[in-house]
Amino acid sequence: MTSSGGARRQKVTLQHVADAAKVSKATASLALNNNSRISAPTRQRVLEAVEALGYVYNRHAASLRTQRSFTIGLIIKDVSNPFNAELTSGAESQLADHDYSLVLATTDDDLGKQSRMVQTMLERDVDGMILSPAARTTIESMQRWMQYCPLVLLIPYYLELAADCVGMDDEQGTRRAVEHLIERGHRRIAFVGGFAAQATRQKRLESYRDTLRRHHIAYDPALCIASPVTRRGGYDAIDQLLSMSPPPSAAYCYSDVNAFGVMLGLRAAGLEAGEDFAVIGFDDVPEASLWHPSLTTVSADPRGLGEEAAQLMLRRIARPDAPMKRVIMPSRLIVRDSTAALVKVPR
Amino acid sequence: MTSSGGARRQKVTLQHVADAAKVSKATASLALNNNSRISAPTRQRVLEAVEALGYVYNRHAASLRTQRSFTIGLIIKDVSNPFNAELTSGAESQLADHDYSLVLATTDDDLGKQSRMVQTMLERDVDGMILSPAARTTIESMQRWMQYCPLVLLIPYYLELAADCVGMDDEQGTRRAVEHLIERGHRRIAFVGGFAAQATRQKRLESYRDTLRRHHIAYDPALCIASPVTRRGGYDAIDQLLSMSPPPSAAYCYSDVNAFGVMLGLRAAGLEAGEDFAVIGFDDVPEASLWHPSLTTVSADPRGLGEEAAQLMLRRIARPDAPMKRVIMPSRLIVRDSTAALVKVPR
DNA sequence: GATGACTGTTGAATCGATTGACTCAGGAGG
DNA sequence: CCTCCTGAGTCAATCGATTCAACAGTCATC
Repeated sequence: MTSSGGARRQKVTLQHVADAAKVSKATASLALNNNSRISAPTRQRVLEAVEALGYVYNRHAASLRTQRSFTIGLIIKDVSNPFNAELTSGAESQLADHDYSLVLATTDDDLGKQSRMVQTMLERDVDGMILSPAARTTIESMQRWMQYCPLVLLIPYYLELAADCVGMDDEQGTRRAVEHLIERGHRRIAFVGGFAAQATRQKRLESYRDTLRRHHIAYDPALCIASPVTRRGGYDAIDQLLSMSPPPSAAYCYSDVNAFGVMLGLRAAGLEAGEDFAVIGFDDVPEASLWHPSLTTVSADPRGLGEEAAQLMLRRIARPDAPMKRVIMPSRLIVRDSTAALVKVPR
Repeated sequence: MTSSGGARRQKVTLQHVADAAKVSKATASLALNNNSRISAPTRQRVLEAVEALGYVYNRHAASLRTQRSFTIGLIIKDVSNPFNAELTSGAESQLADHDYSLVLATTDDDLGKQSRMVQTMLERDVDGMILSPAARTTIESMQRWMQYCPLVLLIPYYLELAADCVGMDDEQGTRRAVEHLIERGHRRIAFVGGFAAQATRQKRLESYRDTLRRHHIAYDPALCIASPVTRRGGYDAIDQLLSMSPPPSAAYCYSDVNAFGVMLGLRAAGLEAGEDFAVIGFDDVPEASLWHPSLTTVSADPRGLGEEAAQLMLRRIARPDAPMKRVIMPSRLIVRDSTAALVKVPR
């Protein structure tokens, strides 16, 4: 029956510290900010008083005055997805290293929730927002937000917007993956996962079609299956694909999780990825190398993406008028066992 | 070469809104807070002015005055781990529903980093902290932090501390898992994953030993392998275990990720989980049911844990003197294929 | 001995919203 | 007619740190 609160401490302010150190509030403030106008002994006295009184700096008061909050908002669709979890982790650690805090908000890819979240970020006077925009977010709304604070986009395809952005090289990654399959003899190559409204998927789909065209392979829309970015999504898609005639002999997947689902679906159908059917993923999540067979995939380094986004933001804050920067993280094709065999029945 | 910043908007304050609505600042404030002293038409005028001017509420100013920030700190070891990612997701969405924001900080299980993170949380004047304490965190330090704001612990084993807490029922979950293996005929049962300093692991290990004892099975410390909570950790552990003579015939794993590693290691050694060796995990992450063979595991509902922690915090804020509450989330054993077969060579 | 330069410190205004005390007009009651 | 309410608003102090302008000393320079 104890109260969990415990006795709340009487608040200690800078004034108390100043009194204890026998200086003015102004001096105490300057001392804490390592201002060179304050002499060493005085600074020392102030620091001792801070220690003795258990003073806790109040950032709200400081922010009010300085108009800087040392806070960055991260607005993504969903943290539970491992890609985003890694990205968040990268951004957080990078920001923490520079004394910034991360306020996290998720939108569930919903425009209404997104605008509420942006609103609370602005109310908290964040120094910047790192945003993975929900599907159908308009350029105008983002432009509006940028009037309040800098924006770093986690997608590199809004070129009309003068915002810093980071993203994968979807085009090159896709081309390499599809060409790898073509070299292995595949001609009917499925594209699995993601939804049409996702700009990243659009880019990859475009590059997929383009690569096929270059190699004189007809594009068959029936081979492109939209699905949630989950194992289940991949599992259901392969089920559908295998019932076609002729079925594809390979699948390029929107993400590794989809690819895992495809592999599980193949096994359920008595086929083995890498032998009877080729599978490529995208992301190179840690388990890709541990699966059996190991998964050929396009490496995406989500943590690096998060770190890069944080760095862009820090740079923008330091130099608000620097030219806009767009970082495309190179993608590498990691060839493993899931695309090992040459196609069995070349057509 | 465009500057990414765009023209920063001239700040609109409550005073501007008041002027535009031809009322005083006080009235504008009361109107926005839906205070009943303000008449409907006046409130309406204020809201119109807000809209027209694009006014953004400044929470720092409000927090300074009201001593409430509507911010909760979440301090965990690492977001990239899927369990924590789910937990974070649950906490965030629950808090967002109540207009609280989540400030995220990670400690990498390092005491120094943890205390710096706590410090910035206090400086931000959070209304509460949800903490998964780093290994070796002292009761005294947590007690100190509780003088500044309420604390909810993500571990239910610090009973000396009058803090609300949530956690899994590790004891019951472990007992059920181990008994399930014993019923299947196993006698040499390994315990895989986690490190000795983790209080949760200590609890599970204790319960594992206790269950063995009750069933008159000797405890063999060589069967308990500490390892990182990763697939790799499980993979390496099983490698070591299989080289023993006699080797164990089953493994109870600290977490699903460890269990997946164990299964991959078994396959690499030419054994199949569920047939030649039994594997049980803990957490029931989404992929547990999709693996092949599907994984028997103790269901842990990390998202539910995060939601519960958030709710405890909201309750504590609403009623600071409520009696301390300890929530143990029930754990269920989900029996799947990885423990299907009876033991092959009963000893 | 007046002037200037420099160092170290301080007073007071300021950031933007909240809120207890107060005003004021109009109506009810005596 | 006077008092007392009540409802609708307003005044001004306040939260806690920052920072500009001012100031008192000290020392060197002309």
